[in-house]
Amino acid sequence: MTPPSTARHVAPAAPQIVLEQFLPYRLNVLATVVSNALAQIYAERFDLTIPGWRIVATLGQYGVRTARDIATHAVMHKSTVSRAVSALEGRGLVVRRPNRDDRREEWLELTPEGRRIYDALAPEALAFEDGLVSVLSPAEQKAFLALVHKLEGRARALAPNPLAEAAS
Amino acid sequence: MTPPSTARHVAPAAPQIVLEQFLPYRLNVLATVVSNALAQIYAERFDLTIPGWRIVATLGQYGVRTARDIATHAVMHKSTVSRAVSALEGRGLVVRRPNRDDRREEWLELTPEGRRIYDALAPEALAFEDGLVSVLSPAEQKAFLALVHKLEGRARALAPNPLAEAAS
DNA sequence: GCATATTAGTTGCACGAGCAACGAATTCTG
DNA sequence: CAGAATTCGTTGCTCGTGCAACTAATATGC
Repeated sequence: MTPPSTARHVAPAAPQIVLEQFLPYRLNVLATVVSNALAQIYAERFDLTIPGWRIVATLGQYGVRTARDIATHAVMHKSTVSRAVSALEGRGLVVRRPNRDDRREEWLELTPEGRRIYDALAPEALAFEDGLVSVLSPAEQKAFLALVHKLEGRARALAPNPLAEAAS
Repeated sequence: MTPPSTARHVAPAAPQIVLEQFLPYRLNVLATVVSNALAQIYAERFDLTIPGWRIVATLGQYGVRTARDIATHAVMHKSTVSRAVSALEGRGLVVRRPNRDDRREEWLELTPEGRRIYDALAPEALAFEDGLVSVLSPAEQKAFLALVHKLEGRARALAPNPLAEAAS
């Protein structure tokens, strides 16, 4: 587990990046672990993928949105959203309605069945979040969310990726 | 862009999850945007994948590690690390050395060429991080990192995923 | 000491997801 | 008003990545 003392190449005395403190690395690790833990709820018990879960959650909150709205909001590729919507539609959880004012896009909304799943899922997701942030004081929780928002705005400005260009 | 006023189904008056404040969602969005922005550096200019970049960064800091160490530390699947190591080895950036005390595992380290890439990459990655956190005060930066660590520890405890079980 | 269980790493398989090209609809421009 | 450019969404292609089964090596237990 420890490198041999006879190693000809040793770690530099002053590593240029300390991963334990390198924010992009830490954010990815944290997001991955949190995501995996949360997936236990929506994947195993409701058979939803990450994109599927995000679509259900977005429509659950907003009622009616377009695929583009969801993609922009959640920083997902439009093809990812397209396929996930098709899957949800096939399962009878989402319906499309044409927008007569702009027939390129479609309004998406949950079916009663989709709403039922959302209603069952939401309290559990919130309970999970509560359990997660319970290691922080209320003040810390509030501060953390504010800092996340600040960083997200900054990161979207730095990202040349079209996925990140539009605001939420 | 706004749902029609004649919609038969409207958003509930009190949505159960507010995605703008739902931490797992916000963390994933933030990590994705940051990751995409950082990838501009290591992907386009050094042709590294995310796993490849993580392996180079880990070996750059620690000198010698096993594939398992890297996978655990970065919450990556061992097959992901295995293939990324093979690719880096093929490009002459990483070498393997057998561990005579336990011949199941192998020590990994950067070649001089791999070290050159790390040395070129590290300052740019740190500059990117500086640009990212520049929207926070030094005190906020420190506080944010501490809260990330707290949450990561908690999330790893909540995650039943074997990838997240071991500590860093 | 030998059978069993565990661990490090690899690989076949399948699937999720990004890219790019496309069709359809709308908007911009001169 | 006509042609060019843009936008929404879909789909073929490719590839990264997780899962599970496997080999080889080591640790455990009777």
